[in-house]
Amino acid sequence: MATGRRSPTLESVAAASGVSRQTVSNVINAPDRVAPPTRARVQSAIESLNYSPNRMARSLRTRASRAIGFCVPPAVPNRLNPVLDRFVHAIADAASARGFHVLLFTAPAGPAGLDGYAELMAQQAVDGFALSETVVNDERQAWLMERGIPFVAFGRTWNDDDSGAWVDVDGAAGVAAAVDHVHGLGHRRIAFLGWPRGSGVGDDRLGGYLAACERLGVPSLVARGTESMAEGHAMASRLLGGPEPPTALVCVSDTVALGALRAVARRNLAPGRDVAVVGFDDTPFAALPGFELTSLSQPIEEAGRTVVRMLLKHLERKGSRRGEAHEPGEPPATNVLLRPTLVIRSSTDPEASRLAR
Amino acid sequence: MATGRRSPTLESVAAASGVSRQTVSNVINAPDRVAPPTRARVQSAIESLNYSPNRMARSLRTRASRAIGFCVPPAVPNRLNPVLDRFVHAIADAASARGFHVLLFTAPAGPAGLDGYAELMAQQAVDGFALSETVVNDERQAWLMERGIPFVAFGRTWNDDDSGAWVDVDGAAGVAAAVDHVHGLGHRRIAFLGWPRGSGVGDDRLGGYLAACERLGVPSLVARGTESMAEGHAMASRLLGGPEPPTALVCVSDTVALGALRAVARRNLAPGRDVAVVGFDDTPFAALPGFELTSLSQPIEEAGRTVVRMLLKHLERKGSRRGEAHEPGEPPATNVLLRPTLVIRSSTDPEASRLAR
DNA sequence: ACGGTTCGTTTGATCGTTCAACTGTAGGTG
DNA sequence: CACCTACAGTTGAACGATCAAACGAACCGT
Repeated sequence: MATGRRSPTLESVAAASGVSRQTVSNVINAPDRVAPPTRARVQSAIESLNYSPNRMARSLRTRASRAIGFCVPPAVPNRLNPVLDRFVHAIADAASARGFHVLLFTAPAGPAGLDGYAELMAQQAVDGFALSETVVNDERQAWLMERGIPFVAFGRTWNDDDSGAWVDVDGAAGVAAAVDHVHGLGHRRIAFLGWPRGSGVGDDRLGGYLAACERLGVPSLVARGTESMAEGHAMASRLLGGPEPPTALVCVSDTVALGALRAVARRNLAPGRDVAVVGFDDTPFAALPGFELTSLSQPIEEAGRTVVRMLLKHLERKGSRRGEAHEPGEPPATNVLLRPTLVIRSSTDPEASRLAR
Repeated sequence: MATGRRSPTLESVAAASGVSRQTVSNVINAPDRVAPPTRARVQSAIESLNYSPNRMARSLRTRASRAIGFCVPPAVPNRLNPVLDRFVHAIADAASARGFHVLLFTAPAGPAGLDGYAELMAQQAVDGFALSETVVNDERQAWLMERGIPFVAFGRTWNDDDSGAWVDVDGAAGVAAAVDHVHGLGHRRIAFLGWPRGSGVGDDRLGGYLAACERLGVPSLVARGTESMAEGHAMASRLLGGPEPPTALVCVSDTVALGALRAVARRNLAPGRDVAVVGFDDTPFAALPGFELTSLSQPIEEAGRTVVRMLLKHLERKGSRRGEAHEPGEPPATNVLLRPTLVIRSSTDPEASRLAR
């Protein structure tokens, strides 16, 4: 039985079109070097044989795997990650548009997991990495940098020495826009429900709140708690029971905001009418009827595309070895800050839901 | 400048330990063929040089990429996919434990996306595929089967001709367990809030409900609506306003169940006390205070591990070409049904939350 | 002493592609 | 006419691993 006919190779395409290997290779990689008639002949042979080049052979020769490594962070039970699957989809999409693949792998957190990155490079399985979920004092950036391993992070380098390229969402600007929004609706006592000190993301968002309050000349009022609905509820209850209760609650996340919403409802106050509540992330259930939570939507897809674009640009530059330098100057901006957009729903503006539909 | 020292190769390890290429290769792939003293010498050379084999070269020679392709389904806006990131993490984890990688790619839905699968095989970029989100009349299975491309699906083949291996969660058994649970709590009028006819997953879950009702000798009462909180709310309101209102609502998903919960609350009935509500998926917010939704938790991680295990077994069998057949009989069970577990919270049993903590 | 088997190791060929150097032809320039 | 350049295409070598066959030595039984 003639099981498993092999895929066509350069050689078979060459034979079919009466030219040599290299000419077929040129048709694929540098079509302008081949005379148009020949090119057409080879092209049709490629199509009729349904040829596509063997990636392994190509990578072996060129020392480039045309793949990007991405370490999937462990799924934390009972905490939804509103970002991950969108980001993963975005980088996979952007990569394939440029002929790259995304290689997934898992690694233990902390320094123990770093070997995984090095091994993939040593195996020539990937050309570089996309990082996500960067934290304060993340070891990965410096470690990769030292070894000259290309990478781009989704999430700032929160360390002092900001080394390495990153793309991030401007949480401060987002929260400031939220404060402006509720201020514009007439609110003057605007509180911020945040995370404990020391998380890069949380401090960034808090910073935007403080700056906006100062700019608008309204007092600031900050509560802190962990990322949970229960804490959101507790923080909101405490503030609403205080002497001069806030009329707007700007929250560091949708989860916290949902807790706050429940606290508002429990006091028989109408969200949006009596107390405005704003979340962050625009998670799927922010839009659910019954919540209708105004929230900041992160441009995750754009972030993914940008990460890939920057990484590939970096790889190109590395790839061109000999000859004069690619660009005389230093590399262009290695950091990109994207602005989240405020999605207004009835938790701040009861008119909003009617208008949206 | 001596930039970019190359990674060590078999040859360099061989030179360092005074043996030939092939011996080093044997130390890695078939250590028992090498005399212990030699093996030790080579091993130490491998470690001191920090050698790891070039995957591309190996794949080129062996015609096996040791990678599994996975097509990331597009993220549907405003609908959370409680399964995807857990599943992706699980397959990546299980694959790396066996020296395999997971290669992500995206493809348009429907027949247009099939080329992507074929191309990856032609490029020798992957050895096979893990599928997810199988639907009724999914073209992919038959198409891959025809071409002899190895795959295992997470999700049944809902077509008539059940071709191809799959792993799935037994939705019928899960829902039946939920019905048993509320029946055991004394409920006799138990309704099912389901999806429109024709979705494989939805019909499976409904089937479990009907079977359990018949077995227990209680009447069945079915409502159907699309996957949304609003529809869940509508269905529950309709039933609760009927002549003989149910006292238990078993729902096809957590989203529908959340709508039902709100409908219960709006009628000033206490969930768990007056009306029991059960969801499906055990999404993160089922556990949130304020919902405390009893739900069926899918063993996604186990499903991912099983998919990978079955796929690799299939690949091994394919890989061993010559010689007598690997196993004389037909392949063992190509389908695996995993049972979801019922997580009991106060939406059915008010005591539950106290006990759990 | 001889052929046979086993064990440990080496050697040459090969996977499919790209790189670098080369060949031959045509056209332009002094 | 000699020379240089540009163009179109070919050829051998290389990337780093594994496969298949061969090798020498030791051991064995007759």
